[in-house]
Amino acid sequence: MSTLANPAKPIRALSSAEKARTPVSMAKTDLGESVVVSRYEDEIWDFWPYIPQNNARDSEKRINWRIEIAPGEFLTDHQHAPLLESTKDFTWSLFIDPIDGRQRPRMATVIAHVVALTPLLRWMASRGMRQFRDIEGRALEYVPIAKINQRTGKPTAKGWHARRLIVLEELYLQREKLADALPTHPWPDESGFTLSGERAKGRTIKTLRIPERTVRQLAEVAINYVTNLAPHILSTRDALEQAVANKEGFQATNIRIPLARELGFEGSRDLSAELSYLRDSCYIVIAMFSGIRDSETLSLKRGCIAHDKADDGIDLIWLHGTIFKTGIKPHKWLVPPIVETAVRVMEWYRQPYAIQIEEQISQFEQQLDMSIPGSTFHKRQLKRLHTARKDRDGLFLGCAPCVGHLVGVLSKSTIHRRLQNFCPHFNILGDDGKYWRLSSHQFRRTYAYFVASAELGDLHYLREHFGHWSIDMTLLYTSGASDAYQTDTDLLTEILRSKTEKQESVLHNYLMTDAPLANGDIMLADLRQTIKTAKNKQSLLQQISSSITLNGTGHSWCIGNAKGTSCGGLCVFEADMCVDCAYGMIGPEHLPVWKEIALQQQTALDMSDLGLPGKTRSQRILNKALDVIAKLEIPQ
DNA sequence: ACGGCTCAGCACTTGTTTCG
DNA sequence: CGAAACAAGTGCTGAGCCGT
Repeated sequence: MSTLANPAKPIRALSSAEKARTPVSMAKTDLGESVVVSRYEDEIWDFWPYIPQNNARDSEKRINWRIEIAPGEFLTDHQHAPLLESTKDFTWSLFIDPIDGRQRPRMATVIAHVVALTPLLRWMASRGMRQFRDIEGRALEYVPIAKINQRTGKPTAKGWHARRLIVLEELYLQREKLADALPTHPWPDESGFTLSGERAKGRTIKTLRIPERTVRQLAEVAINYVTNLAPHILSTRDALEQAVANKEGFQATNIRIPLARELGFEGSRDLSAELSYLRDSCYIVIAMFSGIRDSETLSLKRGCIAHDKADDGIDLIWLHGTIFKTGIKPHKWLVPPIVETAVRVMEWYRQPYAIQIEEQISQFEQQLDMSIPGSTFHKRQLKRLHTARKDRDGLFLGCAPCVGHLVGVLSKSTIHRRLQNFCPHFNILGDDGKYWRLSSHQFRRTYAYFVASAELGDLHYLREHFGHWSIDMTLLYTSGASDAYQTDTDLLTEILRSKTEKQESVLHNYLMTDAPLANGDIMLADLRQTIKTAKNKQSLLQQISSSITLNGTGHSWCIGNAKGTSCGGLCVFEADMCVDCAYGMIGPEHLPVWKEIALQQQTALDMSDLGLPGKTRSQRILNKALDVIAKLEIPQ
């Protein structure tokens, strides 16, 4: 990766000519030579060499200084030259000479600062201010302006007001490093946060968890594509491709369409739509059953699946990838077999694109050889070469129709749009009866919830896919990997959080209501009473919840195992043990299970060939089950 | 062989989660 | 808790595929 020379002189000490030629971003060629990508004087500061994320687009990796600061007027216009220079100075200073006490920001953050600064520039233009120092004494006028969303005229989203105001404070903090800045604090007795009235407290997680019913529908569709439809769709694609090789125009069309119809599709268009849904399904399966983030999914490469044997001989499947949050680190995730299937399908899916991208790479290499270093063409092809090389092993390859058919890893906005379209197309609904609005991060939360459910033993759906975690994988995760790949401990934290939440809600039902109990009433009676009279019920509930560990057996909740007391977990196999156990709780949610148990034992008893010991056992279990059912069915 | 349509990127903005 | 990083959303564009 490229490095920037740390200038010996601070920005304000540079002459205009010196400053103009200063590189702000650089890249390396194959020969190891550094090539300047952007200079201070450029209209666009392109930071592509510094932002590795595959899921970000080029446009998110650069600053375009041609900001429209008034209708028809741009920051790059001649009359705004001083303001442009001040803005560039400030922006560049944030990176090259960070605010005292702060770490050097990532380039993406620097770009975000410019975004937050834009409304200020517009306001300044509208007031005829040409320099930041003109703001002095008038900063408070800007406060209400900064609260308004420029596009809609409505108040800005939470956090943005503060973010826009904080930029002014930073203009003050950097004052000694800049020729033009805020000489005095914009609001001496306040901070951007207090001014905006947006305290950072009380943050809650907003990303929705996909409801169970919706997950089931989604999983059904996606798994069907990945396991059943994939071979047909992909082999048809390949067959068509082969049949039209070396043919063009209508000749190709005349072959393609009848063949597609012959193979069970409505036409060529239908086939490509199905191909896209197949790709969406792979994305969904991978995200849903591995819990990885969007940026991580899109950075997956071919061959990212590895097998491994646990000590007890269980086959483990690892998904290898990269985590970008706070630096680029190789990571691995434990995944169920369906994820491997989806990766294999994508490896097939990407093959034609892989061939194309290799062709593009050699084309770029040739063009680079023949062009003049430093020319715009040379720069552009250098960038395309770097990008293509980075993407050449990518799993989620696609093709951009409007940029010269460049092949590369799909962007997050494409994935996002495709996900939004997925539920309506397959008629997948949320609990409110409307189409579920799917987005990429929901999968992470949903995954954590389902894994927690699997661990608590009350997972109803998709058990075989989430259950792979239940064999106490926590140990495997934390005891660490021996290879270069780290495990994703954040995901583990997420799962634990989900588990705690679930446990709390289970206890909530037991303690806050008078739901009938078949067992556990003695243990809970006191607690129920305490809770009823407690002032702060919620915090008491949390306190109780954090002091015990629930284990789901399917037919009861067991709080005994963790303490090494009671049955030691045998109740998982011998349901009737829980009925009298001091550490068991049996409530309304277990009623169907107990009915099933009763039915089974009755059937067993009806069979004549059951020996006496067997009969005794069945009778014992049946009696207890009937007892449980009777208690749970008492009208409240 | 031509008009409609689709799909993915671009540009810009807002929103959310996690790090130190 | 503030800063940083990551994610989502939307109008627009246009190349070129698709199918009559």
